[in-house]
Amino acid sequence: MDSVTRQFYEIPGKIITLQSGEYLFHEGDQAKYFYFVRSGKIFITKYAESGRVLSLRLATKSSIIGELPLYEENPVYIFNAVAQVPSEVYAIEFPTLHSYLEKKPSLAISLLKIIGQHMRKQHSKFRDLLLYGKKGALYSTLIRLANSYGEKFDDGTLISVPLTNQELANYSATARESLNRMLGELRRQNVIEMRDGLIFIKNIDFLKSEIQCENCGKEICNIE
Amino acid sequence: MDSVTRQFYEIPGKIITLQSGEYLFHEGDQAKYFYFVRSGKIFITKYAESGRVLSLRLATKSSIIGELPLYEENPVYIFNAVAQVPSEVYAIEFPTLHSYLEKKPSLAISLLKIIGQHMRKQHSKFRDLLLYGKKGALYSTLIRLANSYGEKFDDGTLISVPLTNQELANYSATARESLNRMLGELRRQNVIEMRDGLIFIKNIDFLKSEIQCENCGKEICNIE
DNA sequence: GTCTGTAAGTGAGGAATATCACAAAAAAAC
DNA sequence: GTTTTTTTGTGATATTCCTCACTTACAGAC
Repeated sequence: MDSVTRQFYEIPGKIITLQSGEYLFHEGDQAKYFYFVRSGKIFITKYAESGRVLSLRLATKSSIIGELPLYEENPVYIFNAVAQVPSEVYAIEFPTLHSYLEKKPSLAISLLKIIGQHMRKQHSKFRDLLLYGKKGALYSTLIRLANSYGEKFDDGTLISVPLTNQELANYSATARESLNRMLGELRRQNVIEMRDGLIFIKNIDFLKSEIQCENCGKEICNIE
Repeated sequence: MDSVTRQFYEIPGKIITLQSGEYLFHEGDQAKYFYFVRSGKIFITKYAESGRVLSLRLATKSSIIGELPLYEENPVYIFNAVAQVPSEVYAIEFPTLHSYLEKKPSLAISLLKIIGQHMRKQHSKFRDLLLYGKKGALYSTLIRLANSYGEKFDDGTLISVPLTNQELANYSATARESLNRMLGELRRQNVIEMRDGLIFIKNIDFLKSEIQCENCGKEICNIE
């Protein structure tokens, strides 16, 4: 357990268990808790009225969730958090966290670092999407997935998370059909292949060069 | 002077004066300072190799700038900061800020609040762009400009910042011609009009409804 | 005033992406 | 193993947006 993780567990809170598909919170819900993921995988998403879904993160062990409304007067979650697999989170009430942050500067600084990193992740994704279109969004997502959940092999990296085309499309705000065609093109270009329903990246450098990857490091370029 | 502003000025630093068009820093520069804007207006932008420019913020009095690399081992600015009009900033060296943050929890909490707000701004813009396309990006930018630099009149809101079509296009990662056409359409729809080269918004509710604005409040929905 | 440079506006064509409508394949349920 | 449901793949077409090429309008220099 790293020192930051320990810092959070020293704060009184409770453990919440989630089953696959179960929601931790919905957007619009009153926000009471700050969450720290103990195990599992949790989708962070946002819904459009049109029915489209925008996926933002796939949080895992040691990720923080629900931190955004921390200092709002009328805190409300702006995203949905739903377990992809059975998961456990540690829930800390906002007032409790507030008082610990006031007492322990090192905790506040840890949180500053984490939120600063989130900010950088968000910015780099913003860049990829705005400057390189839907392909940029997909390539960026694949690279991030590989950094977060990739298993290295001699000939490439296996993204060990099973995702449907629709789920992957949600990360790029792309139509499923468009995403499918882009994946097909990558397959034909010998950049990726499917292995047991998972995406295996054979040429990640291609993806990186297409979006002029700035090699910002795995602590930034991930999907957590 | 509000209490947060005072907190920053208590930290030793220096005042830097910028002329119109002068850069405070370029992306890729080694990052040494955290900046607090005293006066003026400062564009925060990012360049693509293709030559395209992505504008992210138009910072003004009391905005913080250059905070992202604060806790990195090898800190580098990831954006450009360039003065739109003559401006003054207060520059604090990272190590100095670090030591103050460690000593004063209230300062760390203030910074947490500010960065949390930046995060929310970024997310809401992300949403507007991804879910509502280029029009979403433009409408979002216009609403934010109105919230930050709008002068209220009986019949609408005047965006008091002179921006060229190109500059406005950069905020939406749009081609200048496309932006021009979108503005023309808004003019024909009687949503905006030009007054002395500035944009006057006659029907901001139209813009808000088109992007299903969540009315997140001016402290979030702004361009600072 | 004229000249000159910058910004705004616009048409035409093309690339990227979405939408609709299915068929094929795979996975899950029974 | 069969049925049912979900997921994937693909063509046709529509829409959005970009690029190129150019004209017009405006502002500052001389």
